[in-house]
Amino acid sequence: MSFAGDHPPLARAELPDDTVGLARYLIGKLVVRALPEGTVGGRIVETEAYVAGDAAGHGYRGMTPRNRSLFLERGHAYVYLAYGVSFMLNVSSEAPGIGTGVLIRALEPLHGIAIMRLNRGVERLRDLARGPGRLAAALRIDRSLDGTDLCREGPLWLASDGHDPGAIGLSTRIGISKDAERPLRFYVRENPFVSGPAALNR
DNA sequence: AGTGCGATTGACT
DNA sequence: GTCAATCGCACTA
Repeated sequence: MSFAGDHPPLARAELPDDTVGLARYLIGKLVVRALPEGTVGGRIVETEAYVAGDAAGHGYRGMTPRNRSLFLERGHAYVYLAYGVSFMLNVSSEAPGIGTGVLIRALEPLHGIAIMRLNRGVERLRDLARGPGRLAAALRIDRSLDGTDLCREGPLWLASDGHDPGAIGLSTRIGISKDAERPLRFYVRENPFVSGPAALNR
C-alpha cells in the first residue's frame, strides 16, 4: 500500500468540537499532502489554539474575505500569508459560523522527505517543517488550498497512524502580542522537530 | 486613498 | 543576539 492509502482521512465526527481540545487532539496525528511528484507527510508535533474571544485570533473581528475559511465547520483548512512571506496552515474548529481554529506549527517529516527537501531548499531534516512557514513550504501549501476539507482525501488531509506522541507540554503561544499570556500552545516535549525557544519546549 | 502592522524566516554582527 | 524583507489586509478618514 501507499502512504496515502495507508492513512485515510480522519472522520470529522472524531474531531473534538472545541478549539483547545482539537489543538491537543491533533498532536501526534498526520498531515498528508498529495503532490504531482508523490505524497508527502509528517507527524504534528506542535499546535496552537485560537479560541473564541481571543484578540490574537483572526476571527476576532468577524468574517472577512481573507478569513472566511476559519468560519467553516471544523476540519477545514484556513491558509493565509503571514508577513508577506510565509503561509500558515490552520484547521478550522467548532461549529459553522464560529471563527476559531488551530495553527499547525511543526511537523516531524515522515514521508516524501526528498520532495520536502526540494520544496524547502535545505537538507537538514530537523529544519524541513520546524515552524509554520517552513511547514507550509515543505508541503507546498498556499492560498489555493484555503478552504480544503481536511476530512476528505484530496490535495491535503489529516490522518492517524495510531502512534502515541508521548508527553505533551502546554505553553504560551509564539509570536503574538495580544492575549500572549494564555497557555494555548501544545507540543511534544523534548522533541527536536518542535519550533520555538527551548525554554518553552520542556 | 493612505497607513501601520503582523500567528515568520533567514541572513548577518 | 539583531534586523530587514515583503504584502495583504484592516482600520482611519
